[in-house]
Amino acid sequence: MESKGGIRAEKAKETKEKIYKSAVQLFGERSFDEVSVNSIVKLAGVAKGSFYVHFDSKDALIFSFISDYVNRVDFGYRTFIESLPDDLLASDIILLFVEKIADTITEIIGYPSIRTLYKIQLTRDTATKVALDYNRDLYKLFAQLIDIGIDKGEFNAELSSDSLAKLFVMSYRGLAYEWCIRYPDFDLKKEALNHFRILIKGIKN
Amino acid sequence: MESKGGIRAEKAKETKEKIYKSAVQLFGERSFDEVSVNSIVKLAGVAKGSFYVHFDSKDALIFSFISDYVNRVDFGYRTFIESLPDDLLASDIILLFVEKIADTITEIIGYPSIRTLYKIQLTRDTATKVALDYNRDLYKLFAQLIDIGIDKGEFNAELSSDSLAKLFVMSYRGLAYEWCIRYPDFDLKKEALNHFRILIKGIKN
Amino acid sequence: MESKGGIRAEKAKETKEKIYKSAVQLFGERSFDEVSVNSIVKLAGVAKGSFYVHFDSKDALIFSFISDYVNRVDFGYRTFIESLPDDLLASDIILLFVEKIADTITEIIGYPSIRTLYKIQLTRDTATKVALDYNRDLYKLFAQLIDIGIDKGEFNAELSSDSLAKLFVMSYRGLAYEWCIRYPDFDLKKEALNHFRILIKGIKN
Amino acid sequence: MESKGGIRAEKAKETKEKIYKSAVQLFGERSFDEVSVNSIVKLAGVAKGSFYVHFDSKDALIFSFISDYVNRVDFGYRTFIESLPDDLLASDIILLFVEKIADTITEIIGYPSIRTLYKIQLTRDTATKVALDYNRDLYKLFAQLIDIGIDKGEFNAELSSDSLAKLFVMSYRGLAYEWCIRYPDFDLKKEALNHFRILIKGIKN
DNA sequence: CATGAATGAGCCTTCATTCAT
DNA sequence: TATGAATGAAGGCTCATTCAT
Repeated sequence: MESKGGIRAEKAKETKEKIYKSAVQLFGERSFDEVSVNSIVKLAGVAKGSFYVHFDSKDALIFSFISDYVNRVDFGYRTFIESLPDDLLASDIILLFVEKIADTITEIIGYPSIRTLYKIQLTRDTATKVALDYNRDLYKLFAQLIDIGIDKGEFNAELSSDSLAKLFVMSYRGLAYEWCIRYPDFDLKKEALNHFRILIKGIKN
Repeated sequence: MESKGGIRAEKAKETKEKIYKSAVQLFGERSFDEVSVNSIVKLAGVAKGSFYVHFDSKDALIFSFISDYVNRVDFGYRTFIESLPDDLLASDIILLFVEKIADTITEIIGYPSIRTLYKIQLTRDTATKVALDYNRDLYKLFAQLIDIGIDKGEFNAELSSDSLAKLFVMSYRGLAYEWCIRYPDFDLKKEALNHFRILIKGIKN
Repeated sequence: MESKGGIRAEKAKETKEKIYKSAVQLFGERSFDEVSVNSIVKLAGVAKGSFYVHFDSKDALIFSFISDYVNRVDFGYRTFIESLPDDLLASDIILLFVEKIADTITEIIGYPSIRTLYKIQLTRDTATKVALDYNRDLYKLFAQLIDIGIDKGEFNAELSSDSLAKLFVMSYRGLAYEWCIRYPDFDLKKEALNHFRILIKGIKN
Repeated sequence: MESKGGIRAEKAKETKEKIYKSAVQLFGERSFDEVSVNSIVKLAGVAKGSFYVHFDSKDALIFSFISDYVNRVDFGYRTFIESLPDDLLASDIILLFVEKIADTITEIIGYPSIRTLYKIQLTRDTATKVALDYNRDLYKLFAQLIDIGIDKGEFNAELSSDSLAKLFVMSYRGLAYEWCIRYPDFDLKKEALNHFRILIKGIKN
């Protein structure tokens, strides 16, 4: 019997990571459809069969990929929000957050991955709903900020913070989509700020 | 030698149209990737080679398809706007227009086509920029409505009507994208009205 | 426009036949499952894609194969029966027929094909029911012979000629199956004669 | 050093049995080809490697499976025969036995297993001859019954009881094969009785 | 004895495009 | 113009078996 941290298990984990990282690299360059299992294992330097030892299917890998992505990104957002001073206006926090998201999208995630993600959401069924899940942290963060604004009397309460959070996330999704299809002729940060200034003005008291 | 309107040319035109119409039908049911040249010519009842007599490639056909679509839809929008009485508030006209667009998308164009269009925009390069062209009539219509609002003093003039038109179209694109990825659990018309009420409030004097 | 017998059509027919004949050859050596499309096109000397120009699928080819087989064999049986003199006893005709079938199976069709056919019948659904169809000529031939025997008073009429024909064919199927699984240690002709002598005695008046 | 009945050997035996039983279950549901080693070890809850510790190959396992089956079934047959009263006619005993076999096949063994067995006999070489072995108890049972009939003067002695036993078993195999390929549109018990009544009449004095 | 990761050949099928007729 | 046969690379996935631990 072997302990979980044995040499074999270690090697296996390495192999899985080699496959995963190869996939991530390729997904960053081309769409999911355009990345074949063949190309992944070739880049990883393992046999095709090994792919199916570690992943049930290509779709399963894609699901992992997206889940990881969303979780990592959302974690960065939360950290950012929590690092802000308490005495700012809710509207200012939101605008800073809007900038943060733009930076994350354009500089951390990058164009190819975002484009791939937005495309896959229009195609796949189960595998990709992670980014859309209303329980996703991103929704909660927006809702919190809006609640603060409502509490402080900055925003009116015609719509619930939940509804507005959904609306905000959707708006950002629209901006990101536009960025994807107009890339590189679209300044995401600038346009996002423009857009959210109007939205915020639209919900102010 | 045959004149342009000769029997031969006539037949050729018919063949091209048969192919085109078959393609349109199939594009309405499945994505571009999922529609094969085979399926198109089969439905059209012509030989595969005939496809390549009339279209340089599958991509070329897709380009035609999208251009036609956008032009037809925009024509419907313009007709709608021109049919409205003159004495309405700009903001009310915009909201009526927002409803009109929702109806067009959900009932005339339909889910599969929209999803396909939004997906293709993330993929293809040259073929699909028609829908994104800022000269597209849709932008002009929004700009006109906003100009009216500015002239009447309803809206502030912080941003140009051009910029706002772009922002509005982008917002709608975001809504439509959300509709695609949440279909059928998303009421496009309701959400669009919500959204635009806030946007309009955000640019009002 | 090309006539049906044009050079192109001729070539196409040749290609299809090359594929078909290669398949027949391989089916004679190994089971359907064991014969891959790859091996067929390789033997035929054509591209893999060409296979699918002429056959919808591997299963479709198998269906053709079996249909052709059954029809050809049954035609031979009918010819044989019709060539016999009229004045023989029904029981003797049946025994001659039993010999004829044994010869056909062992010498014309051959062990590999029969084994393949009997195996496929246990596996496939739609593709292989040709050989089992009660309308198959073989059933009719047996029924005719039995009817003659009944008319002449040789056989009793406890069971209908239809039922007995089914029983006889089934018995032969059993013999052929036994031949397959005991090959080469089973003398089909001898055993078949033994068997049918008993069956005939069992239905005699 | 451990004795044969040691804990280690015990565990090993358990593992082997777990694998075997899982295989049996799966063989009852699908054909041998369709049951993969993977599926067996998964159901057994052991590692793939363990399979090859206890069985030389997939084929070796199949051989065990069939041997066991045949032996168990034949034991049931013998028990049945021995439980019958002595004063019955041989022909009646045979018909009762024919019914018993039909029940065993349709209700105890079941369609998938029989189909699998009959298929495998057409495929494998060494592994499956158990069911065909003329020393198999089933042959002996039939021969005994026929001998009784001959002794009592019920049956003629044109063919030896051995030959007739072979013929009877083969006939039943034909019936069972027909049942397999016509399932569920074939009443095995009824057809078997029909068939054997004729055969018995064919060997009666 | 037990493990399970690794292998890689093999499976059937789809596809956009070409070109001789 | 029109035809449709021919191409062959590429697709995702399964499989029985091996072997280092």
